[in-house]
Amino acid sequence: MSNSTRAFVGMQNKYDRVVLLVDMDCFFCQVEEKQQPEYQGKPLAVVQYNPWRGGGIIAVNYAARAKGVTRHMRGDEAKELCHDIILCKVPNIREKADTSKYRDAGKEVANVLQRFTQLLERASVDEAYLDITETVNQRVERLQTGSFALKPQELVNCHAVGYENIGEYVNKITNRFANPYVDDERYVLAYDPNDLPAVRQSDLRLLIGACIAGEVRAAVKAETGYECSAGIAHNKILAKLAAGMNKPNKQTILPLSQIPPLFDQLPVGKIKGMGGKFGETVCESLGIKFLGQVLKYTEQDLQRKLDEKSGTWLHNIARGIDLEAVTPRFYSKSIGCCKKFPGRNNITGLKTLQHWLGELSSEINDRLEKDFIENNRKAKQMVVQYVQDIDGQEVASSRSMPLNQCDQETLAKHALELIKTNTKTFLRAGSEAALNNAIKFLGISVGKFETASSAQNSLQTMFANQAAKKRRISVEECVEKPVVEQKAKQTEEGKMKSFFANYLQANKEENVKEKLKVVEKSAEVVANSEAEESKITKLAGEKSKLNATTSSPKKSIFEAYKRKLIDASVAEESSDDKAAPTLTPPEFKESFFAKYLQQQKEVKKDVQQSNKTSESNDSTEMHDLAAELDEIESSNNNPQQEVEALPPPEQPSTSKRKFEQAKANEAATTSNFTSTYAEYAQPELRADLISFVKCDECGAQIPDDVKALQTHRDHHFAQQLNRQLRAEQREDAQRSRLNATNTSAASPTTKPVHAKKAKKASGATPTTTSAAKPVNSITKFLAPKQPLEPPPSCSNATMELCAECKTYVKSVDMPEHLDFHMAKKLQRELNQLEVRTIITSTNKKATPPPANTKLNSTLNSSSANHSITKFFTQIN
DNA sequence: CTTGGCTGCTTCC
DNA sequence: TGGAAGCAG
Repeated sequence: MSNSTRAFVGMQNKYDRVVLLVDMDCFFCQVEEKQQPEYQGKPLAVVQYNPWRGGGIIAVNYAARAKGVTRHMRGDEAKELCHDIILCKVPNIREKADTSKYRDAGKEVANVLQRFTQLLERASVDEAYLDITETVNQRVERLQTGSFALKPQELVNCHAVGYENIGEYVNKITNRFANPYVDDERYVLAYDPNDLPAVRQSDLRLLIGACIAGEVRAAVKAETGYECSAGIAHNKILAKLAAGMNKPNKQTILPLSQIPPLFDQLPVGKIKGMGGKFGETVCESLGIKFLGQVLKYTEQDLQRKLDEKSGTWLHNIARGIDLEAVTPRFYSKSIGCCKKFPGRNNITGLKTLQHWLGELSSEINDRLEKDFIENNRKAKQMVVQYVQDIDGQEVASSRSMPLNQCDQETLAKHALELIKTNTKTFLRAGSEAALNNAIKFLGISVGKFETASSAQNSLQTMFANQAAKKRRISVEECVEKPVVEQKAKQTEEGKMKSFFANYLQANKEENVKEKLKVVEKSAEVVANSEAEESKITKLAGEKSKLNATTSSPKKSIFEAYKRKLIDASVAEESSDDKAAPTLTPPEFKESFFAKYLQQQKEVKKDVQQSNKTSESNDSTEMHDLAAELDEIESSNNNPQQEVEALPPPEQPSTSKRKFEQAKANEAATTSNFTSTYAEYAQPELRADLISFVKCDECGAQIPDDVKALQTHRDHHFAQQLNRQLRAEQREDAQRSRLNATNTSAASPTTKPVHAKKAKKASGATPTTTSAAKPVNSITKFLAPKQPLEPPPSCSNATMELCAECKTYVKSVDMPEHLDFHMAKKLQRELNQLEVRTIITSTNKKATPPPANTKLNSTLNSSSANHSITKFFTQIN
């Protein structure tokens, strides 16, 4: 599972995939800003502790970059360029830099990302690849059935390489709907005929990918507070390249057609993997500077000048082809840490060596414990790396050994053994303590992970380990003790919080679905059944409730109902209700939220009454749940959007709240820098991205993946612990849980009886419900085909009659043709609705937040406005 | 003590 | 497979 090497997709899929690279903007700085809200908006850099010249800068935020501060500078240099820069020192634990804060934050982000795809590959602490091909496929299909529509607000802060703005790009796609063959001549010249279907779909698929990217980034922002940039393309290399082209807080599509012109001017070193020695070799041996120049060489040329593998790789890369698969990987393959001991810091004594091995081992051990909790795996190998000074020469070595125990003492002991046995003369002659060869560098890493026996419950282990950790640390550094404890606590707290956030969210969705059933039953609107899903989807955005008032691309009874619910609470909300949560008066939010909960309860009653046939069990559960939810709600866990606008209230002062307050404060104060800093509107979260299973224990909707289920089980287990179950009972529960897990991986409970039920429940999720309904809607949408004579001019291709426009279309192009009609249909509906979209918000009366200025200027610049409006909202 | 440093990975051979 | 090198941030 973890030792999967590089995987590739077939050449035939080179344009089929949609790959996202999400890259956190100056991540370490953001982490510091979140932790110290008063820093927000101010120039800031993170320095690695180092007394010399103010420390080495490892991250610079954009306010500081504007002043010319860069990485590789010393703190003092940064101060010269930017006198008011804030320099955050990365915390020092065990006399070395401790980056766990950033790792935790990175994981927090990755947890959000993971909801969007199974194919998530974490590339580093702050970067991840997402293969979203499947979701894009689904949406393309749904676009055709009308259960999905592109939303302009999802393209905020979105760029497309080679286009002035995203509107132009959309415009191009729109035009192609009308004339599918407009680009064919160029295509035929530039692409293999076999690739044409994929090439024709490319832009639309990337655009949909961009929408998903927008959702992903919005989710990350909403749930973690962090901003990121993203690249959208057909493969990893291109996605990575694209992501770097517009930053921060922006996303960039790299369209197929723009690759050649881009590469013509693109320095070879900009491609991932070519920034170093290899890239230089390429440039030198080919005598080139730009990637596009590689095209002059045949694959054989390249293989000759480089090597077989690199030659082929480069040959493809120069054509924008990268077949490397997004390999699911959440955790790194190895865990390690190291430290340099330059000059006089050389380790010359045995005791010193032991000390540092102990420190490194301690860090490894801590991280292994955490890793074990989260990933249930154990390292089976240890590697110790070291650089010795041998006769004035630096000699690097690394030695490894199998590992059974990973406690600090074992690690340190084995590391020392390894060094000892691999050094000719370890101790200086006649000495018990002096090393013969001074050590200039030490590193320990562990890897070769194997899944631990699942009999060991993660939570239980965690408690045990945390107790052990406290003991250890109190021995070592009394000063550090409270810090570490607090850190651990925060992590757990954060875990729970995010869990509750999901839990809440999921249940709202559940309620919304119930609500939907009631509404639809009474309304008896058959025509709307097809769109049930998208409605659910939209409602999933209840968490970001305000967005719901922003735009609703489809009109329906349900939509109207939802609107009524909202309007009831938003009497005072005027027409300038764009996606700017910070503008909304707090009192509205509070009252709204209260009402919302109230509504939920009422709907639940409705459900109970109308669903006499259904098991009362569920509704009872729901009822209990509601009470629980109320409790959770009242004790602070408001979704962020609602809290954001609150003025500093008298609330429990958790770290999260602090952060949110700070966000609110930030909104009030606009510095020079932030005024030019583009915010993005928050698209609604779309539940159709995730399939859920229902937890029989609590009724919650759990994302249908192993990790989420485990987390959820842990939650229940934790509750049991809180009720002070005895240790034996714990073990029993564990065993039965294990059994349940083995019999049905999807079953979230310990009750084997319910395993099937759970599966059924998952089958009832939106994703599957849609399977049946769209069929109806399609057949409805397409009137019976009439066997008319195809026009003679096209007699050599298989033609079909389009029921909508009564014209003949090539069979192969029918899907796209239907897209066209669907787009038109949506436009009509939208117009009836007179949606208040972001675009229409130009006629702003109230002062818009600086955040949206950029958006408006982008989307409204004449051509953009025109095209997007055309595509999404114009009357046909 | 350094000052184009340091660290943490992955991949190559 | 171990160990070294390379890459990236």
